[in-house]
Amino acid sequence: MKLSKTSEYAIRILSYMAKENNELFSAKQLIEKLGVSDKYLRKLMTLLSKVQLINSKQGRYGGYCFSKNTKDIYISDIINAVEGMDKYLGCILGFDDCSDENPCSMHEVWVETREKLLKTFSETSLYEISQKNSLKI
Amino acid sequence: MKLSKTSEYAIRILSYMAKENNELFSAKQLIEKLGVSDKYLRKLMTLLSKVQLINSKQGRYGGYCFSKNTKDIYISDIINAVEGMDKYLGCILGFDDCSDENPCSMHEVWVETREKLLKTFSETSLYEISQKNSLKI
DNA sequence: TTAAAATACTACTTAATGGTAGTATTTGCA
DNA sequence: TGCAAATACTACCATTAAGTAGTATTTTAA
Repeated sequence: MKLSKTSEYAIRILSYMAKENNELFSAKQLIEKLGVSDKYLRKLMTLLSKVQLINSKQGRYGGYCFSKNTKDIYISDIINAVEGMDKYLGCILGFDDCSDENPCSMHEVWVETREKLLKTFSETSLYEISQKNSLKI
Repeated sequence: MKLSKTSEYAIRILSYMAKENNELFSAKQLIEKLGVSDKYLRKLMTLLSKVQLINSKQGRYGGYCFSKNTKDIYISDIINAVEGMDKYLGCILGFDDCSDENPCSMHEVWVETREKLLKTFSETSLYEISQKNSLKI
């Protein structure tokens, strides 16, 4: 499994925000803490606010905050917003029409692993990982 | 999970070869059956022969054949040859120094899924998938 | 009402992957 | 020995993801 770098950053940023649990975060603050470049982080935050995972407020005393409880934001939501989750759930050999009825030669072998993958992403919430005792941000 | 397109093709080509079980395959023959472009397939086959998954023979009556029993060629070998397997086995959040002792916040959640992934790729042989009753090539 | 401090937008640059074109080399047999 | 039929090599083009730069807009408080 390899998420896009942008997905990695999105999860890192949002899990940091979940851990800190502030009312509002400025881009400046996040950039300092997370070591992401200014423009790159801002572009990403704008995307995340467009898909309503966070809210943004422009102007003086503006910033970013969660739009809902972190218990209701799953890793799959974040991946979906940034790069689309679908590609991780398709046929491992790239056949568009691969299914139980019309399987590719790896279908049977792959199905179970794919389910595990989906389960991991769609059942892990930001809140859950924010509770972990990790030194990394 | 999303393999590179080149890995997808490599597995498709090699599993076709394993299924047919000929002595020798020409590029022309594979191109026709698999609908891959001429140059792209040839480049890929040259790579696969460089890493000794297959042997190639130039000149008249040349072509490609397996260099060993398909029971001894695993999906992970193919992925490794084409794009490297390592990236699929690192930290899901991209931390280079993520480990059990120094975990990222998703480490615990991810470890089990990653193991499953590794197991699937490193224990599934070309022979195994060539025995499946798939109509796709 | 204006200046300061924040985010948003548009457009470009760079790097990696996917894909193509043309030429060179190898091999075997008439 | 030279031609036909195969793969190998080198170099380029196209597309997508990653990252950067500069300008515009929004908001608030003095």
